[in-house]
Amino acid sequence: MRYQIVENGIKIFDKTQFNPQHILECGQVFCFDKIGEDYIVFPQDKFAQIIEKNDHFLIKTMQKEYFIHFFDLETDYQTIKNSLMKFDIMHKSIAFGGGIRILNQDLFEVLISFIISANNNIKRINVILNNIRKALGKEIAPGVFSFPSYELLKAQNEEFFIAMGAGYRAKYLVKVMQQVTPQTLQKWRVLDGATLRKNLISLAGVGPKVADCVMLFGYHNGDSFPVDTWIEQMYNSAFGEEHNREMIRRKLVEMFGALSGYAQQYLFYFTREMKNKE
DNA sequence: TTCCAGGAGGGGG
DNA sequence: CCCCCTCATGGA
Repeated sequence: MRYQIVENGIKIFDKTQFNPQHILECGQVFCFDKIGEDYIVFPQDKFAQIIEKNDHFLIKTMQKEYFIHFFDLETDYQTIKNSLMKFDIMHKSIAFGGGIRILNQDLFEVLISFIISANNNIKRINVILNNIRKALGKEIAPGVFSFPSYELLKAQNEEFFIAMGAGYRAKYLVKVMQQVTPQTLQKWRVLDGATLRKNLISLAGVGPKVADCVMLFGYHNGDSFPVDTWIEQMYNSAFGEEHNREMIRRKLVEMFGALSGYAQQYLFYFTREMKNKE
């Protein structure tokens, strides 16, 4: 995709392939906020502000190379959308959220974030993660705190994560710090999908759905299809069936193949936004 | 008051 | 193996 590096950031001219609202609010990421008409994004200890101009978006940042990769700017999403448009079920979702891109997020941050996401709602997931950032992170912009280091998180006990609002997931967080390091997660990049998924599910607080989220949003594994309560409702209503989540996942991966994860994000965003507007 | 939110762990059959 | 229950928390 075409982008231009300028001295204060990155310019993107094709607004049909890049829409910060779609990208950030489609459920894949929690380290962002809307400030007036702009969005700010703060993965790990990085920071960017996204400003809409007349004929382009400006990603205002000092960490240009980081955010080129973060926003997956080298990938052509028009090709992906064209392939997915041959499925009728995708038409409305792509028309609605056509500016979605799958981010390249930090593995450890994604793992922790989605352990907290289990049986939770998005608003409160954000509250918990912001509590953790504020308690342990560094202030990287006025009022904005970085995601804490692994070492700092590992030093916390269950009471700390309960105080952050994590509830019964606090014990999972304490345990998973003992089970895996960011370095281990990096080494797992070379594994095949089945082995990687099995390894992730062996971690505390990680079941099939969270594993699929980590694989898609962290490892950028396109043939992962996270099936949550929204996708489950959408599927059973669209096809008039009552399948369990594992069956739904198999059928959707069979349908979309290597583009499963992309399809999932368009469908999830559309389904959830429609429901929220009622 | 009960139900639900980007589910997972654990026990019993 | 599958089925069922429980697990904090806060909003509707």
